[in-house]
Amino acid sequence: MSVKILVVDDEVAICNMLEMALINAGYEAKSVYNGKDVMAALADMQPDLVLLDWMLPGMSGIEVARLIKQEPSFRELPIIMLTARTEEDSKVTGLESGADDYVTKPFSLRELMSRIKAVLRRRSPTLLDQQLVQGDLIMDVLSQRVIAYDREIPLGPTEYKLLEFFMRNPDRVFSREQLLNRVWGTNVYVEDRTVDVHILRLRKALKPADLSHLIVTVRGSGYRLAKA
Amino acid sequence: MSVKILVVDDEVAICNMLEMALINAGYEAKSVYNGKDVMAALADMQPDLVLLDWMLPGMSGIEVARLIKQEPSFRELPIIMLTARTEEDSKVTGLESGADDYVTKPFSLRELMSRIKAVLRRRSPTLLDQQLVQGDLIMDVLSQRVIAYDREIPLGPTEYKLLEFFMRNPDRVFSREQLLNRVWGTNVYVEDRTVDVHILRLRKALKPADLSHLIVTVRGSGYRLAKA
DNA sequence: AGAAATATGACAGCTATATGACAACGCCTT
DNA sequence: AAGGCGTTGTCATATAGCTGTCATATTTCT
Repeated sequence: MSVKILVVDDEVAICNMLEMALINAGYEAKSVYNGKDVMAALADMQPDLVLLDWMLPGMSGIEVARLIKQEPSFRELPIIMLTARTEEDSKVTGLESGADDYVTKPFSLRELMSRIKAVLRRRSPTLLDQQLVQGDLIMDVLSQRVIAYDREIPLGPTEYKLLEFFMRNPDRVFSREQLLNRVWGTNVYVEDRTVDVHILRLRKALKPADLSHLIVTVRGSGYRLAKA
Repeated sequence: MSVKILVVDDEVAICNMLEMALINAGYEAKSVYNGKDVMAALADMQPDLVLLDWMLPGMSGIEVARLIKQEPSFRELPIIMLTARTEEDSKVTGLESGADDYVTKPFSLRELMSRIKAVLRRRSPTLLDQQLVQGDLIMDVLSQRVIAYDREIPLGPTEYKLLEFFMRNPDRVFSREQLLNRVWGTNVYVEDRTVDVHILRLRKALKPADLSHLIVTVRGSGYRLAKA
């Protein structure tokens, strides 16, 4: 579960391009193509940042920004405005309406990426250079490595995601179905029992550090990560 | 034993979507696709809330709601109506027929979820609690653990469910039959005496914490949890 | 004491989970 | 394009843990 970014732009091509670039940069990305789907998407995806086009059919980017900031639970959500205008006044309006930064089209991906990083660093520093710590386990999200007692624990991609999810939700029991939804992603059809196997693999990987007991089976319910 | 929600909608896709979202939110979810299966599903699953589509093939949602409310044991069961109509009169009819709330399609998942929470909070506040406390006993529902004096008390699945039920209904006496119905679930055919055995096991588990006296035998009636 | 209800220990069957093996797949490198 | 490497999902099988029932002991009430 990495940093999630919601793209709001009516041009599908741009959305696709951005999505690809963002995913490439290690983010999780999703797009909506008009203002009225934004709130639903926010609730659904719970993004950590929004890229918001200035010009949207039906509802302007500013209106959308205001709408977002109006919702208490999203007041803190950082917004970066994308706009074709270069006029000073639009910049002012944009920032006034609650945007955290402002990128003019055409922009270089490089610039966009660094602005995203800057905004994230300013608004939610923990997301970027976050180290997840549970007891003796340290997960470095940026380098995607897991360390215990100064030794790296090699993990396959799925085991890594599984452990990350557990470390972000320690001590709570999750059913196999919940794990499939939240680690594998929705609309993935996989056997429930597959979770068992990956739990096994995760435990095996943790074994050399003698930490396999951290993954606790809750019979009849699922699994949880033992809190330190 | 988490919060259980029954979805009644003839569109399988919507049911699946809802189920997934609900499970993701930590509920237990199940769907039926027409009105005539509802009563059986109620008896089988004993849900804590019903999401009921207004338009159903054969039997309207209102009829189903009436049917549910007509059954004494389900009179208290909260119902949220899902409907495409926005007219005021349908809302009135819906609420008159016994629905507790009313969500118009298309709805955002976020809205639906918050309405579910609201209804649950209103109708069965204890269900939402994440920590149940009775005297020195603490039950953490999310991690499915029971703690007394900083020490974890290991419980088997049935003992856990049994204790959870008692902690949600403290000080009240339940007959063996009632316990079987509410802890084991209906249409489970089990000997009455089996309850005794699980009470014994629960007491044994509580013994190390010297709390086995919390489970009180009410001769001729059943058992109850001693209030702190 | 005698009857009725409950407590307790043992156990056989069953269910859920753990584990090892494997074939398919995707991704490099060649 | 082919071959190698690591990863993934599924299955079959092994294990472990739980469940319900019974027989018997103990308690409680009349």
